This record gives sequence, structure tokens and C-alpha cells, in this order.
Amino acid sequence: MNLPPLVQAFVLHFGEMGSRWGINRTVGQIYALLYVSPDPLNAEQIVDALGVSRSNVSMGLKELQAWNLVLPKHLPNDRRDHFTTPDDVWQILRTLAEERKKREVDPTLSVLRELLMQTPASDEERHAQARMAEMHGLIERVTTWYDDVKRLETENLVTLLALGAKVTRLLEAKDKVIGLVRGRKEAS
Amino acid sequence: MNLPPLVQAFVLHFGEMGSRWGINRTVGQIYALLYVSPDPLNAEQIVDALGVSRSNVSMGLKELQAWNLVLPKHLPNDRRDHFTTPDDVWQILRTLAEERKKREVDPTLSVLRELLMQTPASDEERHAQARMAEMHGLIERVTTWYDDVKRLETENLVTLLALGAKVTRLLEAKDKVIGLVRGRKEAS
DNA sequence: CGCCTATTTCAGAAATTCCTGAAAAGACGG
DNA sequence: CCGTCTTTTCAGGAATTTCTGAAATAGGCG
Repeated sequence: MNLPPLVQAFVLHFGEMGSRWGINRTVGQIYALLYVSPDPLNAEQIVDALGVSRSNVSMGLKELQAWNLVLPKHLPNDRRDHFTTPDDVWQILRTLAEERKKREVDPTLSVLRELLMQTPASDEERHAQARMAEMHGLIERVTTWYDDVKRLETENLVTLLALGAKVTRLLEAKDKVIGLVRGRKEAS
Repeated sequence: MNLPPLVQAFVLHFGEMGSRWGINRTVGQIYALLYVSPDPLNAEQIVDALGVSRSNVSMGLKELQAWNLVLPKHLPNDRRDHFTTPDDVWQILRTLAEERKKREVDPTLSVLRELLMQTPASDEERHAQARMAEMHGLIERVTTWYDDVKRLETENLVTLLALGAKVTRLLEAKDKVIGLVRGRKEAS
């Protein structure tokens, strides 16, 4: 690996974190490299920068494209594929949230729904199903909230986050706040 | 494995999802089993239910306790340790969020801070550092919001989630809403 | 088409993670 | 402090994941 120290430290960190994030070291490193790179890179440049095999880079890029975290970009007068990460970090956050939800939450939600349809055959199953219903209810509430929030423009998302703290404090005097929102809604 | 069909399906699913969630199959299965079990279980019962080795269960329970997802519970007249998951799913969500942040976000935040302190030695490093600053800013905003929200009582958290959608829509007419909140704050 | 360059596939090697059985350590009552 | 029951540790085997090099495929261009 032959990179400026700052870039190298960043790339190595992403490689190490890879396993905690459900990707492998090479994929983490490729993403980090593309993220900080001023221009799109081709596979050969990634091989040189990271010192891994060409085929490993090919597979890594494929996976990153499946995650929508890396895009192919064609340069004029160059047959080779070049790759970049999207510039906008807020868009990256949205993509990440969406993909992780798809992989980590949706399958469970679907299994829960299926199991909740079945008729319990014993007290033990009845209790288990009640617990599954609690879990299902929780996930539904959170994902419903997420489905709303994910549509926000970046500007509004930032505002919502910044506001979050304040809304939070107001909620501690809940009745008052609910009255306020109701009143406002009727007035508008 | 000898479990009622509903429970077994749930347990097997958690086992399969384990790898996507950064835990191994056995750990996922143990958690699922304890989650739907009406009473605390001891290690031997888990071994019987899942058909894995005693030592594997011991290690799995240790890991789940490190995640604060499983608690030891002592039954009277029984020397063996028994284990449960906390009942309240909202508390489970908080724990999960906290632990994942600790493992998946905090180390990166700390590396980013460190790298942002350094003086770039080239244009390439300057650009890389600017990108790291963008990432750092994003994570800070999100975690600041999270730090606020995580303190909420369950009741208020549920309200915030349910409200989320509505706040969202109001934000599309941002100036108006900001005026509203400012006005309210001054009035209170 | 034939040639050249770029990319993907894939079998198996390498590395890592997971799991087990055996042994050690711990905990308690007698 | 001994015997019994329980839990933990850990070396090494099993399983899985990752990575590589070689071969196959693809995609122009003349």
C-alpha cells in the first residue's frame, strides 16, 4: 500500500471496521479510498493503492455497487471503468440507511408477520407469539417514522435533527405540546 | 433442536440473521430463545433446546451480557444461573442503539477527529481531509440528535416517532414552523 | 473476423471465525 | 477441606469467509 499517511490511516481504519459493518476488509478499504479520492479511480489504480489482487477489487466494486455506495463513471477517451462515491454525505447516509434496513430489518419483519399469522398450539406458543407481536409493533413504529423522514430534503432533515433536541425537551411537558400542535394544525 | 414450531422458526431466523447483525448463529439463537421464553432459562435448558455444546452456550451468554441484551436472574433454591432478556422492547431498542453506536460509530468518530487534527502535506491530503470533515460533521449531527433522543421516556419517544411524520410535513414550510417554535419558546 | 484490452468468474488456498470436548476454576454445603 | 455441581477457559478441529491466480468472457476497433 502506497498512499499519503492521512489517506492510508483512513483507509486502514475502514478496513478494520469492515467486519463490524458487515463488509470485508477489502470492500471497506476500496470505499474509503474512493471516498477521499479527488477523482474517479479505475480498478488498476485501486489495485496499486491497496496492494490486493485485481479480482478482489473487481468483486469489491461489485459489492459496493450493489449497496449503491459506489458508481461507475466513464471518462472520455478511456475504455476502462472508473468509480466514485457520491459527493453528498447526506445522500450517502440515506443510501446506507436504506440498504441496511433492507438487509437487516426487512427479512425479520417479514418472518414476524408470517409467524403472527399462525395459530398457536400451546401456551408456550401463545406467549412466544405475544412477544413477537411486541417486537413487530416496535419495528413497525420505527420503520414508519423512518419512511417519513427519509423523504425529507437534506435541508429539512438537518433542521429536523437540530430541532430534535428542542422538540424532545418540550415533550417532557407533553400535554401542553400536543395541545400546541393540535391548535396549530387547526389554525393552518 | 426440540422446540414448538413457532418458536423454532423464530430461533432459526435469528440464527440466520446473526451474521448480518454482527453476531454468530448461536448467539442469535440464544437471544431469540430467551426473548420468547416465558421464564428465565439456565444454560442446560438452552443446550437442550438448541442442540449446541455447553461451552458454546457459555460463551454466547457472555457475549449477550456484554451487549446488555441478556441478564442473569437467580431463582430461589437453585444454584444454577438463569437468564432472561429485559421485557420492555423499547428498552431493548435503546440498548441495541447504544451498543451499536459504541462499536460501529464511536471508533470511527475518534479516528476522524485525530486525522482532522493533522496538517495536510499535499493537495491530495488536503482534499482527503475536507472529505473527512464532511463525514465527521454528518456523524456529529446525527449522534447529537441521538444523544438527545435516547434520554426520552418511552412514552415520549413513541410520541416523537408518531409525531415525526407530522413535523416532517410542517418542515416543508420551514420558515413558518421555525417562527412557530420560536414564538412558543418565548411565550413559555 | 482477429486482436487487444478490460472485466468477471471460479476453484482452491489462505485466513478467520465458530464450535467442541476436555480440563481447570469456582462455588457452596456438609 | 472434601465432594459435588456448575461455569469458564482454551487448544485445536470444523466451518465459513476472504482472497488469489488462472482461465473465461466481454467489448470494442481496425
